[in-house]
Amino acid sequence: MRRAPTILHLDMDAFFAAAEQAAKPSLRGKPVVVGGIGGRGVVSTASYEARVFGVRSAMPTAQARRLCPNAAYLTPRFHVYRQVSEKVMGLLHELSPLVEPLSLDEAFVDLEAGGVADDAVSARAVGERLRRDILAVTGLTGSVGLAGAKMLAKIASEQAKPDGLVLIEPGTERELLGPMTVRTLPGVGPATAEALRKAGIHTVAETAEAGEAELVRLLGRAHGTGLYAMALGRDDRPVVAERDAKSISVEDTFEVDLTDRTRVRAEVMRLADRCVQRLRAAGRSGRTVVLKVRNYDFSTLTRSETQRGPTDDPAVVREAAGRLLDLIDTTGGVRLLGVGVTGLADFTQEDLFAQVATERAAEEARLVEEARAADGATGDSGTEEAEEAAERPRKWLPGLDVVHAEYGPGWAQGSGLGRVTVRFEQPWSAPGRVRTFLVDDPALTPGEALPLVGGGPDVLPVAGETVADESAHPPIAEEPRRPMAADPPPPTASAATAAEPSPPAAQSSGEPAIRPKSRSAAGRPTVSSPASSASVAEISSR
DNA sequence: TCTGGGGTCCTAGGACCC
DNA sequence: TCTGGGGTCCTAGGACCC
Repeated sequence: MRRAPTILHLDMDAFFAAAEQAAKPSLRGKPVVVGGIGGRGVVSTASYEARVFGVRSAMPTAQARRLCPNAAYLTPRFHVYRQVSEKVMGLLHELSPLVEPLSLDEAFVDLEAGGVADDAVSARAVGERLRRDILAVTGLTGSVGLAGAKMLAKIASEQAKPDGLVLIEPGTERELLGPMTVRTLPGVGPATAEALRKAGIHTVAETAEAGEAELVRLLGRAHGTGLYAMALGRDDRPVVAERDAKSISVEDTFEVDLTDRTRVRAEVMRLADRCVQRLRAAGRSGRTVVLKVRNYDFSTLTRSETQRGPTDDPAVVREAAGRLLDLIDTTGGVRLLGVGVTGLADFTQEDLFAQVATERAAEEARLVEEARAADGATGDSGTEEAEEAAERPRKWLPGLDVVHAEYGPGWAQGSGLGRVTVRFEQPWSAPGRVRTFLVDDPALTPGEALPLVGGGPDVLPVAGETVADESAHPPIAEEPRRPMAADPPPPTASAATAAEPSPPAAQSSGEPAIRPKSRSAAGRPTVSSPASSASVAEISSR
């Protein structure tokens, strides 16, 4: 606990939604919801206009649509948010070498370590200047909390929202925190709050009064002592820059529960490959492979297997995931599958079974491919994604950038019934018009995200592809009055069941050779689209 | 139309070792 | 030969965060 409020917490306001509003002039001042747009999606971020209707993060998107049917429902564009985030983090690094990012839109900064502030007056000045700089550089607003401890700085930024700054003067924290609900304290979620409520503890002051022993009894050693310290406003955790990831995982929720065991296996193999791609892109390898299965009833289980040494070999991860799947009964239907790797190391192992495993993986892939062909090849589980992508009809997910050969850059507002509506506007333009095209109109291609600020009419976006015969594909309609009906539901899994290939356990002996591995990223992981159906953006035309 | 995806940290039991 | 205690690793699950 410092005697000067030199720990800064920055939290961007409704970050994803605000970035979309900055990119799409027609959405400014309107309710915008960013998140999963499929049947099982949840809200990532709602704009403040949407929050008025009760829309919140983590809420099922279906529920949000009922509360706020006129909002724009957009799929996230993480590459855009990452670019903006890098600019913001750059500004923070100008203040101090000690910057601790918590997510794309949040970070702690140790102002004292940066030598930019050592009292309340200078800290406030730094915070206000930062907010101005962020707005100038990104076009977005962020809220700043300043205090003598991390926890308090975070609470302060929360109080400052939106577009504000709150400084907690050291010495005043207990008085300030006392009347607040325990949920204010970081680390107190629904379960902890309920346990405390049963003990008659509702506020921070009551938490402090309960005493450490009682809190430990209620919540366990670590949580109890931690919560007691927080309730007293004690928090000496340092700002820590650059923490190495401890696990890497990928998961997919399916639009329809998977029942066909062969399909389940094929999806696990895809996930294993995606996981390894991420692992390799990060220059890491890991020892423990984790398989995650969420059942039709939302019950979730994990199975893990630790290898003798760290690996980043796709065949090893595939085989481990396959063995773990063998341990699990999936007959009731599977809602989600995930594959992860933990026990990360900067070293990778030239392990002796890798070659054997590679051969076996090829065989497995062949079997899976066969099964999929027999299954009717529903389309999204392919290993030959590049080939399929070319043939697959385009899915114009709402919110994504497009370019039309004649009308220029815009974004997909929604699609269905073979049509896609596009709004033609740019971050610096006036709100644009909507036009409707056939989904396979060759004049329409995926576009690149435009910069939110610093761009302008003179900065011409690159379409990335040339389009033949511009005039041959006029829009088939303009400004439709009503959104179109939703896509048909995705095909259900086939009932066909193939005999399960059961790979022999790969076990052998021998000392693994260890070689150091470069941490430099080997390029971005390939983006593979999860099985989600396009749906209509319910945006009232204006 | 009920519940994403990517993480972190903690707990607890059993195996195993000294 | 009737019963210890501590430490570490592995596994599974759960709470929490954004």
